[in-house]
Amino acid sequence: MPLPQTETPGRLQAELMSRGLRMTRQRRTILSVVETAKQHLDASQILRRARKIDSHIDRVTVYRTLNLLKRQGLVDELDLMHMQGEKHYYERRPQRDHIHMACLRCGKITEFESDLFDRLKGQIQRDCRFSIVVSRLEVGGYCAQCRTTDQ
Amino acid sequence: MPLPQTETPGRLQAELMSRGLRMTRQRRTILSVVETAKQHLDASQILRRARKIDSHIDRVTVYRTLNLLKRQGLVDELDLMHMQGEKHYYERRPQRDHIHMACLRCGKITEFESDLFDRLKGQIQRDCRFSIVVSRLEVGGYCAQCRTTDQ
DNA sequence: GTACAATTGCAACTGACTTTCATATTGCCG
DNA sequence: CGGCAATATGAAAGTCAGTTGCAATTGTAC
Repeated sequence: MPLPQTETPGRLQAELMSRGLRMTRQRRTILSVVETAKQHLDASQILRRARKIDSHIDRVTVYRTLNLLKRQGLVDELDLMHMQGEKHYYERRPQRDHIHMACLRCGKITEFESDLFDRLKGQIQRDCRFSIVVSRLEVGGYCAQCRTTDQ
Repeated sequence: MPLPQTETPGRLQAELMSRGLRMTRQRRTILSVVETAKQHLDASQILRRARKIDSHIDRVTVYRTLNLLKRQGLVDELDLMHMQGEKHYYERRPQRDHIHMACLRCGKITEFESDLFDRLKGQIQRDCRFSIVVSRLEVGGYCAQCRTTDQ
């Protein structure tokens, strides 16, 4: 479940500022939470962590900041097959897209990069003359452990 | 009131009955709506159409029936990149999975089947030893028209 | 036909997210 | 350094999709 976090800290902040967006205390806090997350977090988890750093952050500000990051293409929104309710999860947009696999039994989320996935997206762009902005491949099923374990 | 498609029960109805599930008036109606849909419908659209056939169907019954169909693997739930709010869309599960492309400008949804997609899923099952139950590849971007048209 | 578990409808509830609007803050200008 | 317009924030209320509890009804097996 650990994410490949090969990013420099403060990168999100630098990116936002270079685009002429205002850097507030709250945004800095939320950005640092998103940036240092070792797993996929939903909005309320991000809020909780942000409040540990700065207790006066509102829920609304978290939602607004996540929307901003989404619009800027700096984070991706995931559904993770709606395993727990309808919440969304967020992760920094990686250099290379990956697939999310959600185990329907243990709930584990696994990521997988694949050359075939990259080629498939290339095919879509070419054959459908469709210019891809964002893509999401989520798979639900049973992980190696769960499909070989009883009960 | 007798229902329209009683003489030739649709595949969904036959499938549910063969699995020993009860066939109620309401389910028959909802099934026929899902079965004859020419586009992706959300729960409230399904309700509205079901009520045209049988005005006494409750919203809750639609949700419960859709959940049943999902659990039985007879319909797939789509997000279509959350183009309009957080609603979900439904479609009968096809023989062969396809990709959904959502144009971020005109909102058009296009479907695309691809051998590469099938191979990618095979790779996931093999390389990750992950047994796929359901998969969803959604792509947001710009369709051929929208990316070549001004404004 | 009867029994009885499954299904339905209603109303109230939940949870995630958004809007409104008055107040506060930021980044820029001189 | 202020001044200040544009932007962001927080609190409360609102929206929207979907769910739950429960009494009444219905489908199916006998």
